[in-house]
Amino acid sequence: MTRPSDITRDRIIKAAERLFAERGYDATSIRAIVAKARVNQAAINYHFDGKDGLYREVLRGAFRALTEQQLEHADEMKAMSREAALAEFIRRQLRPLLGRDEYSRHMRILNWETVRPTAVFRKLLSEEAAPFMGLAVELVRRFQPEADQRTLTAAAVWLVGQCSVFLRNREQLADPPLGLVLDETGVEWLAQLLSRWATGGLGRRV
Amino acid sequence: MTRPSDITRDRIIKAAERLFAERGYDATSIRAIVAKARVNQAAINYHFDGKDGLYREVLRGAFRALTEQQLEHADEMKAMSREAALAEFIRRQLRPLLGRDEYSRHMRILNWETVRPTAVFRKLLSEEAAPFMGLAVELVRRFQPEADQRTLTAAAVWLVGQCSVFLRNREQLADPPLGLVLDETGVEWLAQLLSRWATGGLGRRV
DNA sequence: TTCGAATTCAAACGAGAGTTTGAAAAATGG
DNA sequence: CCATTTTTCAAACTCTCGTTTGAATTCGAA
Repeated sequence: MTRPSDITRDRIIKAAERLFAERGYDATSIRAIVAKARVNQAAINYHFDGKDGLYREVLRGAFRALTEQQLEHADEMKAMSREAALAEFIRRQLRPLLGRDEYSRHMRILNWETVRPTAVFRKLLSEEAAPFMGLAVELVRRFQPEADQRTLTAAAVWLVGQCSVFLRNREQLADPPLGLVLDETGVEWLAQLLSRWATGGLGRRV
Repeated sequence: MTRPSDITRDRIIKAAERLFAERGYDATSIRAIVAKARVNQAAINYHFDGKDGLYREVLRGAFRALTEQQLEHADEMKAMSREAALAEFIRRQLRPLLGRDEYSRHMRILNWETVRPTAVFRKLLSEEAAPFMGLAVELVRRFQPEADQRTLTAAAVWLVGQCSVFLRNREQLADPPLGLVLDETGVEWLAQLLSRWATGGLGRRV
């Protein structure tokens, strides 16, 4: 394997993943991608059938990697107490605040999608989001075992929303007038805070 | 007043407000605005010095209207119990889910900004967000009177985040596999749910 | 080595964006 | 009513975008 053409393909994917994660789909131009990947502009159309096709590929990769990683830890979380499992879930959700690793980029790409969902994403979501959200639903079910499905779904979304607001607005939160800086220790502090609040909220029975 | 040229100006503002709220800044073209407003394309540059200037004006209007409306109710909320005030705050945050009125549009415009903040917005935010967030901070302070400023800020953001995730992802939540439809009764149900969870979370002392 | 297919490349294309232009029209104030 | 300013208008301009083109090059198997 690793034919020469695969190298080009790979360079494009890697560059595109970084740029899409950083700026989103619309604000990332093909010219920026090929400049970063150091390949010819037409290569994107040749290998991926256009910008959409490339994006679909990046999106699939991010989605697959994330669901795999989440499902890996599903078993571990089952063995923990519900409070510890919740704390771990929140910590993982906040992880993109910490670094620029692959995991963070994948989360960031999916975060962009919740802003202005592309047709590609909507399809992907309806097909493969079930196990992802299912994890969150199972988690909140341990706090509210008698709740109906609709309530559990809302609770799962609620849980994700508490975290994503900090992901999405990180830079603005750091500016005045709020001045909420989320560096490494700040993220850990926040994770514990959110865990406590979420536990408190779900802890009381309906 | 109401000089003829003000009519053009007003038509542009109204049309732009609707389109910006619906699609966001990038996806709204000048040609779409002038078509809806039934004015000449150059009018935007004449009256507002370009698309940016028009957007600044719309943003200012939305921001001012919202903060005024929120601050109007600040006194009422002070008279309520902390639980009732929290519930009312959440209900107001979720209100854009209900209709297409002016208030909903303003919220929607600011929501777009949390996605990809323009320079205009960052400045506006740093200048005028203080009273807005201050309201939320005061609200959570009633639950956690001994907490420090940093914790209160995080709590206020946390509170807003719980609501905005439902605003932002409304359409996707309604689709399979979640199927969480937020019609009029659904919003009321959700508001009560969120109130209960938020109260529970903040209720416990740090 | 050689020939056909796969891949790379520079250049140009067409569509859509925001902005500018300069003349025409309307409104304003003396 | 006239002179001047303000406002409107259609058209063109410039820039960037994603895509296409067709030749040149490289690759891979016979």
